[in-house]
Amino acid sequence: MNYEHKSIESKWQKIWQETSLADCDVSQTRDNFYNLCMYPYPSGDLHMGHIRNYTIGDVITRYKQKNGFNVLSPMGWDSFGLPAENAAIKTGIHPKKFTEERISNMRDQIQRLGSLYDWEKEVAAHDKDYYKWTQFLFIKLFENGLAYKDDAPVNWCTSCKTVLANEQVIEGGCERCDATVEQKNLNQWFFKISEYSEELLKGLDEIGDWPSNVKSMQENWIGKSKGAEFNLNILDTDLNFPVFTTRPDTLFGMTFAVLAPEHNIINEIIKISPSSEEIKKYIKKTNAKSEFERMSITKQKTGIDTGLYVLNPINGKKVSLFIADYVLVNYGTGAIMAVPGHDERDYEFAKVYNLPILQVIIDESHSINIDQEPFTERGVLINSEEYNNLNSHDEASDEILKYLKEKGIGEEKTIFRLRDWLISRQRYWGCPIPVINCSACGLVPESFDNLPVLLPEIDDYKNSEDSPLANSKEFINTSCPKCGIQCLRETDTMDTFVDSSWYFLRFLDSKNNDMPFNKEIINSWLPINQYIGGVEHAILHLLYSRFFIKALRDIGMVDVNEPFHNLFSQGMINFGGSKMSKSKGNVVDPESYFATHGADALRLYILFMAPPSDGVEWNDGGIEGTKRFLNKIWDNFEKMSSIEIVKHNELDAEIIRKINQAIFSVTNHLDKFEFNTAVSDLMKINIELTKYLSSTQAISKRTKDYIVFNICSLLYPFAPHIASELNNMYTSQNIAELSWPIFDETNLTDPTYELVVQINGKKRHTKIVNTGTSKEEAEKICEIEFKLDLKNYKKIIFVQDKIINFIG
RNA sequence: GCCCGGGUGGCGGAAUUGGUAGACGCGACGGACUUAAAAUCCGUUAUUCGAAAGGAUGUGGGGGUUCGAGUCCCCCCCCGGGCACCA
Repeated sequence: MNYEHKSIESKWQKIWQETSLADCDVSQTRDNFYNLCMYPYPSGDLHMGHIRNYTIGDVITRYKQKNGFNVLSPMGWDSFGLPAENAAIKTGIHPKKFTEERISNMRDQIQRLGSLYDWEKEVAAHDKDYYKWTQFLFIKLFENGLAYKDDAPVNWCTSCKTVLANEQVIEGGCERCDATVEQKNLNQWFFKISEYSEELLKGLDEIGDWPSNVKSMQENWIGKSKGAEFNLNILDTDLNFPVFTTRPDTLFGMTFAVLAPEHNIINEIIKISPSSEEIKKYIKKTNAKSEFERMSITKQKTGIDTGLYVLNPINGKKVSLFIADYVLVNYGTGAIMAVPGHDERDYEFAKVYNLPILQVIIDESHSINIDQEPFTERGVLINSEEYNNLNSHDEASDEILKYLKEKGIGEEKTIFRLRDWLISRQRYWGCPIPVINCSACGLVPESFDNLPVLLPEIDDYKNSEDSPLANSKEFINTSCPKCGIQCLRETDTMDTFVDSSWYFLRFLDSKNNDMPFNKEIINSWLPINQYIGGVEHAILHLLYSRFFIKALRDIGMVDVNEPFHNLFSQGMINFGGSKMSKSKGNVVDPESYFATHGADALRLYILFMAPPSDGVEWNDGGIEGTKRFLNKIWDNFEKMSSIEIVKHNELDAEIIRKINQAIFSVTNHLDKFEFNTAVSDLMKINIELTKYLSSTQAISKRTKDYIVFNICSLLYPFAPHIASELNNMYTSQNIAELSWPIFDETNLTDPTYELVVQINGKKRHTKIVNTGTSKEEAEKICEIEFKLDLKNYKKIIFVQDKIINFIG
């Protein structure tokens, strides 16, 4: 029979609300557990990814509550961002109205999933009471030298008409719209995340439980390289420039040097180079190329000979100086020593321009030569004077570095790939940068009393070269907070990743009108015990938030090193082979399942379908299975309610043991985030219950209570509505308020097991025997039962309560 | 190219420390109930030989360690994800 999921679910959601089950007193300082799901962008409707995220989060919330923790599980909205603005351009509806309607719709949907959230603490990034504090924190960073404005070559999306962070450029295109991204020189705001490169990297080792792939993605992104930096002198001039290399051991193999086309020293070179006209032409050509074109590794390398020379510092040899766009200005020093014999890119370039290629490393057996390709593996040095025969890489690098240091030419150097975080956006629907351009005082932050710098009402959201805010006279015209003269505001807004870098702090003190948050509360609640969200945020959001916490710590606003202790990344849910998206028309709408199958069945299915960290294909039939399971357990409980009560029933011992095993197994799986197998445990215990109920006509009161309490408790984190209702069939107690069941360690093993009899490692027979049967007893059983002659076997291996293996 | 994951029935996936491979669910097939269908219930379901009893094969491929390998070691192939002219 189908149980009435609709009425049951709304009934219990109401009860949880009325009993304030989700409300958390953050002033309490004992047994706190901060369980956080990544706050969503209000896209309009909940999708399966959200359902997966919030179901996992709720399982943890309810499980931890039952274990006595004071759980904080808040929810909010990452509500600034492009889609609302693009919609406004199209339809004329104000982004605020558009966004808030969507928030209210999604909030309803989230509530119907039955997850517990402390809505008292809800925040929304676009709310002026929130972005006031985003601006406050920006000013704090600015005052502490962690936010600065600088000219920089930036990524400009030709379609969104805005600057993008490096992280938002995917294969030369805009992350959002795929349009071509151009390089432009603009005056932009940056956060000094690069100052924390080393700490962000180290922190990954000290952090709690994070998925290894997320750690490795962050490591890759930070990109630490150890090597040497030394100066090259341009022959017959006093021009010097530094180069960076990770392979100082190959220094004798340098046969030319290369500068990036944007390198500062080129201005000087043009003055003295015999081929300055060609250089100018080459640089012009390079500028016209898109970032993607330049980065494409398939194209042939290009460059230009400056006609100038530099000296190899280790042997004084004169080599040519080139300019080439395969050298990147914003990595290392923007200049390299080229060792074509042992570097693929230099090799390729040398082939194109017919430059000498010198082998300075050879494999141990001296059989490798570099006629066809460079040799980049380990070996020993040749053609390197007194360094010959040293091992390449480490040993030789150390020695050559020592020489460079002694001579005062160079030094050890560690560089990072991570660059400063560009946060300016030339868009409307974001947090205004609270800075004023004063012709007398320079860049001046808005005074705290004047915060928030409100987003003005404007007629036209379209941006051209300037930000939309530049069109609002009321907005841009202001006076300098320092000297009072008339001046103009900054017109850019912040990257929305700034908003999401600190929202988890505001949750703890969301009503605070004097400060973004109270330091003491943050110190007692952070790091967040469990953070749960999609793997798509593995780099950006998680790295930025980590930076933010470290920056706020150094400013003195918190005493915490890392924001997130444990991180869980759920896999994506695909449908029809690709990621669900409205544009592809392959969206499975969770809302319809609330009506047809109920929230509990949907929750169970989404947990059961695969290990939660795996990506998975949506299968419509699967949810039928979890709904069937709920119907069956419902039927069992109804059947049990009409069963005769007796003092004692012999069959009880077994069902009690099976339930005890289930408590053990579900608890273990829950602790390890193995929700799929935890759900299968629940299904198994229901099969046992079905068997038990069909084989007995009577039950003892104690057994019945045991069954009800434990099955309802185990089911509760996963399918909380039906678990609460089933429990109420028998008692007026609310299952939500009872503690997590404890298993009896002495009652986990079954009294018998199936002994596997192997002969020479192959399974030949099985036999049900008593648990604890000794080797001798097992041998005797095999002699009698399977007519084995023990004399025929050299060796008998017996594994207690598992197998016996006769070797002969 | 580099760095992470991963490869088990028709499908999603289970398998403490090496110890009965395929739990649980979906699907399929057969049966019961029904005028019929749906729902529900019962049974079968890795492949293969066999009437059966029983045997052989089987966790991407090839080697190895072991009484015993999905699990450990070496080599190779394939798939997913991330990074990528990063010196």
